[in-house]
Amino acid sequence: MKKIIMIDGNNLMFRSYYATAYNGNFMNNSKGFPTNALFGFVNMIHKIINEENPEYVIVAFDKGKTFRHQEYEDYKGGRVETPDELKKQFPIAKKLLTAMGIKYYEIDNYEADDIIGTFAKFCDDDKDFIGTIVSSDKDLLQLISNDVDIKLLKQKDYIRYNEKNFEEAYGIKPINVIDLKALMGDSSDNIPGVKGVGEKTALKLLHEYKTLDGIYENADNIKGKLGEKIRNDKENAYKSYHLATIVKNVPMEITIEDTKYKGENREELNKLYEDLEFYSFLKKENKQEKTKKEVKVQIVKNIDDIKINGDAAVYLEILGQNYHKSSILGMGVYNEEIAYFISPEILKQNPEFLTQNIKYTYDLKKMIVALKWQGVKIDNVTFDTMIAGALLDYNMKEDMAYLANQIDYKLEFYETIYGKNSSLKKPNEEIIAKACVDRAKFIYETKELFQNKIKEENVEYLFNEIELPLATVLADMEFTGVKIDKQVLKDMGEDIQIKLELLKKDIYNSAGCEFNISSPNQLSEVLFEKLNLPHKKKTASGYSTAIDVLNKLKDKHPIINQIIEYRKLSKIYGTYVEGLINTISLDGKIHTIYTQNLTRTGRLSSIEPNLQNIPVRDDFGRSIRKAFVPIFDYILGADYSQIELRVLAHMANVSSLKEAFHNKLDIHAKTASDIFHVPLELVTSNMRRVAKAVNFGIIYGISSFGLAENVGIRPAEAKNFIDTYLQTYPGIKEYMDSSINHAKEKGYVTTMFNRKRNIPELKNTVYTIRQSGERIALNTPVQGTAADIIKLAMVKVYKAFKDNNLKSKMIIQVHDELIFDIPKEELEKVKEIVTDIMDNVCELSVPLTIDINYGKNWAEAK
DNA sequence: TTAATCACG
DNA sequence: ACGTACGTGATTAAC
Repeated sequence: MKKIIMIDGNNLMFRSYYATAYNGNFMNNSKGFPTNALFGFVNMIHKIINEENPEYVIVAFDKGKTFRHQEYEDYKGGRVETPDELKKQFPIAKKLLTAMGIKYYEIDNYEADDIIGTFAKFCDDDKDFIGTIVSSDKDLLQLISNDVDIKLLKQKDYIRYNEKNFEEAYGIKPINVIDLKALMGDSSDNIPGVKGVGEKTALKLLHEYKTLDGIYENADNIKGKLGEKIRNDKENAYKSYHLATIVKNVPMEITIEDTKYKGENREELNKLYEDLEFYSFLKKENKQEKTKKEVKVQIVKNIDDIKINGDAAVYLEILGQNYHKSSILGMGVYNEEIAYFISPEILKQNPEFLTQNIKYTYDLKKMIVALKWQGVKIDNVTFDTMIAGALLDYNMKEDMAYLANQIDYKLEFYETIYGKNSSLKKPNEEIIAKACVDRAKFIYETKELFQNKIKEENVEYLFNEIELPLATVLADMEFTGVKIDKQVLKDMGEDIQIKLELLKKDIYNSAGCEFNISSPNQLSEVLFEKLNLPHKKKTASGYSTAIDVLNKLKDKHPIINQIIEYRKLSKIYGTYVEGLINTISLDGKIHTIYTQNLTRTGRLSSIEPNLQNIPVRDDFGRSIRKAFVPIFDYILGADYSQIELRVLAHMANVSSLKEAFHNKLDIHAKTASDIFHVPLELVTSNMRRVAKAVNFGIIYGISSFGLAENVGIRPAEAKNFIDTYLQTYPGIKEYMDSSINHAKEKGYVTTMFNRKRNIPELKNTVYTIRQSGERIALNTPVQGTAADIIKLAMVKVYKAFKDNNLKSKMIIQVHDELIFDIPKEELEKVKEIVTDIMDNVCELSVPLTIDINYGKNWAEAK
C-alpha cells in the first residue's frame, strides 16, 4: 500500500499569514520582503513530512478565476482582496517546495480543492493507493472515503477524520457535506445557501431526509417558517450545491510518479532560507558540526587566567533594569575559542582587563555604566548588537531574547531566568553562567549578520559615527549625574502641601461634598452629574475631565479654577517634588538612564527619573529647576532654535522659508504675516500664536480638526489657515505629497542620516490607521533628522571637551537642548566650543543657530 | 495591568 | 460618514 499526502497549499499560506499579520505588523527579512506566511508554511510542511513520513506528496494551489466564478459572478464576492504582502510570498513558497523535493500543482480555472479532489478520486480508484488530505478547510471533508482521510487543522493541532469517526461526529456521510453546504451556505465564499438555515438546522434536515434531493422531495411536508424558507430558496440551494461540489476530474499534466517525495536539495534550500533569513531552518543542516562544539562554560577563578585571542563578545548581566542601582550578576565572554563566565567578585580583580581586545556588546551604555560603578573600565568596543538592531528597525527590548527570536535564534528570556521585574530572583551560579555565555555567544555569532545588514541598509555612518560613540557619551552623562539641592524641593513641597489642603477645602465647599479630586471618575460625577455642568468630550469610561475641557468650563463654576489649580499643584508635588526626591542617590545626585534604542524616530528618552519633562512653561512649575544645581559653578544650557522647522525648510527645499531663516526672522511672526496677509510689523501676538500652531501642525502632519482643537477655533477657519499656508509655500505641499507617495511605495521613510522607520500602518485596512501612517511618514524624517543632528553634536562636543582637557560636563539632553555643568573659568571656552559645534555640526541649506544661557541653577539658565 | 491625565520637545 | 496632529514617561485610580 502506498500513501500520498495531499496538501492544500493556499490554505496553509493564508493560515500562516493571518496567524501573524493581524496587527498589520509582520515579519520581514532585512530587505523588507514579507516572510511571515512562508515561515509558518515551511514549519507546517516540515511537521507534515515528519509525522507522515510519506512516499508521495502533492501540494495544490489555486490558479486564476475558476469555473465557479464564471457560473456565479458573486462567488467569493465580498472577500477582501489578497494582500500584496501575501501574494508576493506565493512564488517563493513554490520555490521552497521544489527545493524540498515536493511536487506542487496548479492549473488554470481550478482551485486547490479540485486538484486534491482529483487525487482523492485516484486513491479511491487505485487499489494500491491511500491518501491523507491536509487543510483547515471543512469543504474538503466531502472527499473522505474508505481510502482517504483528512487532517483537519485547528488553531494549535488537528483532528483526523476518516469515514467512521466523521459519521460519528456529524451523523451524515462525508459526501453529504455538499448537501450541508448547499443548505447552510458559506459566507466566506459568498455561497448563498438557504436563507435562515445554519449548520444546526441543516444537519437536522439531513439526518431526516439524507440528501438535498430528499429534502426537496418532501419540501411540502416541512412545516412552518422553515418549510417556507426551504421552498423559497430552492434555486439558491441547488446553485450552492453545484458551487460546493469539488471537481474530481481536473485535467492532469502530471502523473502520480511525479509526486514521489524526492527529499531535500539541501544546497538550494539553504540558499532560499538564507535569503529569507530563516536561520533556525539553516541550522538543522549544520547541527552535527555545531553540536560537536558544544559550549563548555568555564567559570573563571582568577581574572589573570583569562586569555583572549582576537575579538570577543562580552555580555554583562545585572539583576533588574536600573544599572545605577542593581547588582551585577556576572559577565559572559565568548569567541570561537573561549566561553568564560566571570563573577562580579572576580571582575574587580583587574579593572583594566577589558581595555585590550576588540569587543562586541549588547547595550554598550549599560555595560560602561554598570562596570564603572564597580571601578572597572571597558573600551575598544567596535560593535553593539542592540544599537545595530535598533538602526535596522527591529522591535527592540532591553532583553536581547526578543531580538534573537525575531531572527529566529532561540534564546531564553530574561524573565524566564530571573523572574518578573517585580519579583526578581537570583538563580545559582551555573544558571547565571550559562545565561551570560549564551548571550555573549549570540552577540558573537550574529555580529557578522548584523554588520552586513548595516552595510546593506547604508547606516554605517549612523552606526559608527553617531550611535556607537554616543553610547559612551551618554554613559558619561548618566554616570556624572546632576546635583540636586534637596532643600529647594523640600521647601516647595511644604508650601504646596499647605496650598493643596486649602484648595481641597474650597473644592469640597464648592462641590457640596467630599470626594477624591484625583479620581477622574469621581470628579466627572461631581462636575457633570451633581453640578450639572455641560460635558464636552467622552473617554472610554465616561466624560473627560482633561484640561482642555476644564478650560472651556472656567466661567461656568468657581470649582473649575480650583480644580485646575489643584491638579497643577498635585502634579508638581507628586511627580516633581516627591518623585524627584525619591530618585536622588546617596551621592546627592540624580542619575537618569537615557534609552538610546527605544523611540521610533531616533530620539532619546529619559527614565528613572525622566529629566526631559521637568516643568518650564509655567512659572511656578519652573521653580523646580532651581533644585538642579552645578557641581562646579554654573549650569549652562544651549538649545537649538526652531531646529525642526529648519530641517523641514531644508528637506522640502522651500526657498521663502529658507530665506526667512537666513534673514534671522522670527519664523512664527513671518508665517503669521504670510497667512494673515499683514506686514511683519503689524503681526499681533494672537496672530503669531495661531501661526505657531500652524507651523507645529505642518511638522505633525496637519489636519484642520487637530489645528482647530489646538488653537480653539472652528475647523473651517483652521482649514482656511492651512490652505493659505500651503498656497504661500507650495514647496511644502509638494514635499508632503511626494513624501507620502515614497513612503507608500517603499513602506518606510528615512532621515537625512538614513535612519529608517518602517511604517506598516500605511497598509493597514483601517482608514484611521492609514491616516496616522501618513502623518508618521511626514513627521518622522523631520523629528528624526533633528535627533540625528543633536546626537552628532553631542559626540563632537564630548570629544572637544576631552581634547581641550576641560572639566566641564555635559549632563542633560532634552531633544533640542544640551545642559552643562561648568566651572566659571571654563565659561568662555565652553560657550565657544558648544556654539561652534552645534551651529556647524552638519551642512544644511539653512543656518542652524543656538541660544545659550547660564546661571547658578537650571532655572536661571534661560 | 490599563486608562486617564499631564509634564516635556 | 467617519475620526483626527508627532514623539516621549510618571503618577494615580480602578480593575
